[in-house]
Amino acid sequence: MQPVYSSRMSEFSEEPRFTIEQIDLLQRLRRTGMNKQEILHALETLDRLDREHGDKFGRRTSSSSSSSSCYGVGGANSCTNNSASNTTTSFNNNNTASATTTSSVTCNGNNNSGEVSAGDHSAATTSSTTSKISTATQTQYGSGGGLSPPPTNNYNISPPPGPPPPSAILPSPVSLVALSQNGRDSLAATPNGKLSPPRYPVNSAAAARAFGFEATEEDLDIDDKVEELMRRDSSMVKEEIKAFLGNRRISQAVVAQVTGISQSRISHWLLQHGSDLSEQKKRAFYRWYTLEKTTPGATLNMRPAPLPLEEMEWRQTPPPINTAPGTFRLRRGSRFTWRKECLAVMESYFNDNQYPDEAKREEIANACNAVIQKPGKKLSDLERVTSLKVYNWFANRRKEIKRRANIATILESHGIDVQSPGGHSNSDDIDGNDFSEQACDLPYFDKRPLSRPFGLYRLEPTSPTQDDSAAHSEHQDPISLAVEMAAVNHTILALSRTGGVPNDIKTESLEDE
Amino acid sequence: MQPVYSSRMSEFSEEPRFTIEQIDLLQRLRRTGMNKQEILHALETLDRLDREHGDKFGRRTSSSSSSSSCYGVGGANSCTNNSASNTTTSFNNNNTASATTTSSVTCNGNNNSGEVSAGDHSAATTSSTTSKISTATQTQYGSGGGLSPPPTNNYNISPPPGPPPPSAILPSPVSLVALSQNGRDSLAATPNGKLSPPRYPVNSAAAARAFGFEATEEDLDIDDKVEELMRRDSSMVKEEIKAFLGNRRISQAVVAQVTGISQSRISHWLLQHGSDLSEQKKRAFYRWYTLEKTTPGATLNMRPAPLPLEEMEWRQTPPPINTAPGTFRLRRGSRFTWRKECLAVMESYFNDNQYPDEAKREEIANACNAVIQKPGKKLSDLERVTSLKVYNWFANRRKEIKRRANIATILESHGIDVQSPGGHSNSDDIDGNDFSEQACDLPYFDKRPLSRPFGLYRLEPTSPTQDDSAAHSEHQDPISLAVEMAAVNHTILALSRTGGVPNDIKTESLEDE
DNA sequence: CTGTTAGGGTTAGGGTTAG
DNA sequence: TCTAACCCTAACCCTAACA
Repeated sequence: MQPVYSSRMSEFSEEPRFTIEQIDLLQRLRRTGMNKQEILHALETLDRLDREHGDKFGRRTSSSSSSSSCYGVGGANSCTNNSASNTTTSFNNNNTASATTTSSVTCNGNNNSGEVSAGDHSAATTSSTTSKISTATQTQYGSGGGLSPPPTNNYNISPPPGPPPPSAILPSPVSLVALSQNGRDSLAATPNGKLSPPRYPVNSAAAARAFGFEATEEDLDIDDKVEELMRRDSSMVKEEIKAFLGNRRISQAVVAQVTGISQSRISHWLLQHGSDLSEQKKRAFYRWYTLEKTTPGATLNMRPAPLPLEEMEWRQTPPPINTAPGTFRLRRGSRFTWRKECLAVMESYFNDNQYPDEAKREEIANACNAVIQKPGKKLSDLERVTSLKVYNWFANRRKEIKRRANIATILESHGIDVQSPGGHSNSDDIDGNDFSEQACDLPYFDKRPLSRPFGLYRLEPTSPTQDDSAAHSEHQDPISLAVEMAAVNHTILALSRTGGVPNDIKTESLEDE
Repeated sequence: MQPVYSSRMSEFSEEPRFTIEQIDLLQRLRRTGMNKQEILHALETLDRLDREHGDKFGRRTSSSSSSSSCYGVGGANSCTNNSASNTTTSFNNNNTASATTTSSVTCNGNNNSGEVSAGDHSAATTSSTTSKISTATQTQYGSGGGLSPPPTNNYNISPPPGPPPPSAILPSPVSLVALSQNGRDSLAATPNGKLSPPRYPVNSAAAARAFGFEATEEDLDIDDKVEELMRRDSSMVKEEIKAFLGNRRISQAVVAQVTGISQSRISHWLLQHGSDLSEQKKRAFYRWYTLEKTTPGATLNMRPAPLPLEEMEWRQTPPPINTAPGTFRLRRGSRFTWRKECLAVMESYFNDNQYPDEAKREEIANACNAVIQKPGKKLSDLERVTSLKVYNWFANRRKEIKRRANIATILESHGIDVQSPGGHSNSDDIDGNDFSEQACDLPYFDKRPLSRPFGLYRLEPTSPTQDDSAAHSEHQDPISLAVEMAAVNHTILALSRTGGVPNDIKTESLEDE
């Protein structure tokens, strides 16, 4: 060691402080062989591009770019003066954050714009505007087309037709079909939880249609069969149908669409919960069932009365995302990521109420947008927080919390002590419901990165740091709870890993034994 | 094609070509919220450090650093002064801060020279003297001397706010953290952000630097602590550190950067897999740990000697790795590696559909197994391709392609043509969304230049050619084609890798070679 | 009933860990 | 260094419960 370091020697400059990650990135950059000029140049270019193209890429960059933006660009270097730099500092940001946190964030202000902008593509954009009304949630999708069926499908593109792949060789090519039948069971094999994909999107549309057509003459038969079903014991039939739906992985929603009976009603009926269906509806249901059973893809063509054509079209064009380009809402595009500022806002709302209604969600969304909104530019569709996003976040958050709590319970029952040091609180009751409030606030315990083994270290309550007093947090000891949970997570994780649970813990138990 | 860049630097318009990796790093940097000035400043600092301390960092780089030095480069340099400004950032802690200094980055001298050399980066030619020595460890960051309390950090790098958040003010480092965060995060909350999502939140920077050497008086303490750690049971310490990293969400990559130890090495060591670290490295690591632990957040000092062994045992308990069942849980044993033949098969399926369902994956796995199966023996669990492996491969592949496509898009929009012959650009939809389903068939060129995102170029089967390597292919033909392609890809890949000069690659033809 | 939505599942994008 | 394997979690699907 070189003693000298002279410590502080001049401490080198001072430097603005950078985070480790930043330094890491810089080092990596340098290792690629770029020199300062090049880096600078590249940065300018990127900034420029952001400006020019509305940062598609920059996605979340926002801040950054902005700051830098330097207009000067051209010559490059803008930098020279740092003045800029100072400025940077100034930026607002923070405030926002803080403010928000506090509470109420009502915000309001701006957002409105949101909608407007949407205009562009918006079209489809589902979210936004529509939401106005309560509907928002998932349903909305439906809105688009009307049908829900397969929107999703876009995915599979791969048609049933032969496996194009050259490889063909496989001994058992066919399997596909077979599988479909069982749907997931067969797949069960999957080791990892993650993957099991099975839900079958209802059919491959194409295929279905293909043979689906001529139902004509068959009709007669169908009527007969329907009558027969009407005569049979209702509960038996229900069971049969439930099994059928299950095997074919046909969702009640689809059936609802086609038969004109609401999904809720179908659910109730199948579960024998409520009253029986009216003769008419029952007959319609049976008719659908009969048809679908004999002619697999039939359903799709069916369309009772409700919607007319659209479906067809839709269906035919699977790939094309029906929605406008702008809407990529479908899950396959780039993924939205919550900004910290927004999370802070949401967090506070969450602590207050885990179940915001549409109006509240809208409010929250606006609050978030206000926080992240940059003066000059407007938020891209991808960045804009919508009530749907808020809804999803709340839902996911609730689930996450619950999941963790369940795990803790399990561990505990196993005698694993998850406990928290601090002791108080034991999570106890977990279960469910809510422990809401506070629980959550926690900073959300971590996700444990650590991968591996070791597990539980118990961490002191302290960990979380300071406590923060600051934080809005709350009164109680949210933290301790968080700590506990974190410990639990680690434990579980370790357990599962070592223990070999196949994969994830996810829900389930892990028994270790 | 490659004109020379060298000389021309100015070309802004032209832009030197950057590799995708470089652009990617830059983007990530920007996302951390750094602006140009800051980046520049940081670069200079790093360079300076390299010179002063020998490049510790540079280590691996070999060449790269070269550039460094001086830079003045083109006008740019600017920086010089700014430091001051940046300083602002500093806040608190100060001690360090005071220093300030500006640093003018020294260097300089030659700027011009900079140019030249830079120009070609190529090689690092020069590599600058800097690195020369190797002194100690990581000092680098230390530079800052300071500490960065960084408020910034809080943000983890993230996005928005400016980097140097103004918040400054806070007296105690800790609190800082808290505040900024809003509390929540501090713990682990994790909001996530894209960037580093959860990952480490914070402070680290400070620490980083800090531990750099000059910690003045603290040094003593630190040294003592380090020595103590050296004396303690290694596995205990490892567990402690792992827990620490996990709680603070500090990634190994970051630690690697800072300590100069490769991430892989760190991983191995922490997991007790390989041999022990060299005395020097271990000391460096402990030093970092000690500093990070004490300085930064101070918040919670975790308990010094946390882990008891139980855990260890515990973890060991389930010794039985059930790997047995085959396949799953590979992570523990030796690592699976895709065979060329399999890659060829997968490639073709990938071109057809990037999102195979479980059934399809099973089919693919079977196809692969059929190809690699040797008559006499049967595949070991490790060799056998499973649907899970296929799943992972597809997922990783999609991500890789997307990443490259985004970058390519950027470049392209900028006019930088990344190449690709086909030319037509329609960049169009960029966004990513989906690359249109299958449309994309990108042949995958791997790493390299790939350009157009969604390209539509299909590669002919023909291309392949040469390669011999492919040879194996073999038995059947259906595949052979695929195999060949794969081989070609690999060849190219290898080629580019090795050969690849960082820079230039970019453009080039890819096509077939 | 009929529109909402809680909650249990999945898929897949973005990132990290470790062989 | 490269990359298989995994984590985390946004965004959906689906069933069922409510109001």
